[in-house]
Amino acid sequence: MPQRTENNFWLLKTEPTEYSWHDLVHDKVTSWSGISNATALIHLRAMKPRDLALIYHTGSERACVGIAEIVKGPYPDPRAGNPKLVAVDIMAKQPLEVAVTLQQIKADPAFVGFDLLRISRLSVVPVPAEMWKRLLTLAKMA
DNA sequence: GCCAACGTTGGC
DNA sequence: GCCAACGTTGGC
Repeated sequence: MPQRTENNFWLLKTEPTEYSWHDLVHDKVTSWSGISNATALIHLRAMKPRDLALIYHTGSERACVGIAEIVKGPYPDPRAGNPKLVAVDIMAKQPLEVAVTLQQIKADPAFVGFDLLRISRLSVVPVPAEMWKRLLTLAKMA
């Protein structure tokens, strides 16, 4: 019997001076690896192919800039000895028409309780469907 | 198993 | 440059 599996939505933080959305567009697909935080790993392990993820730039930018798709994984991080350390492959899907800034997100009542605001250090953040929809609206994608 | 000290992340 | 929040480490 076919199993009904809903896609989930995520937000992946990256420091753009280290690896940016532009780098992902150039690479097309990259392995999102090297995550060691326990909570972030729980989220990584919950990902599945076809899930979507916003790429968020930390540092001086502090904005969501593009949409990526999970295309493989989770699988054990090949650079780590511990099989609990997992990675996924993501593919650049499309840039946001307009970047959505952290300031906008903080100011918008739709994002009350959002882990991005609640747990500021978390680098892999689940995005509830209604918040995802709102983010796309703010990004002029809807 | 507790907790103080320290390190890291990321916003301000 | 600073600091808040949180995780990790190691002594006890």
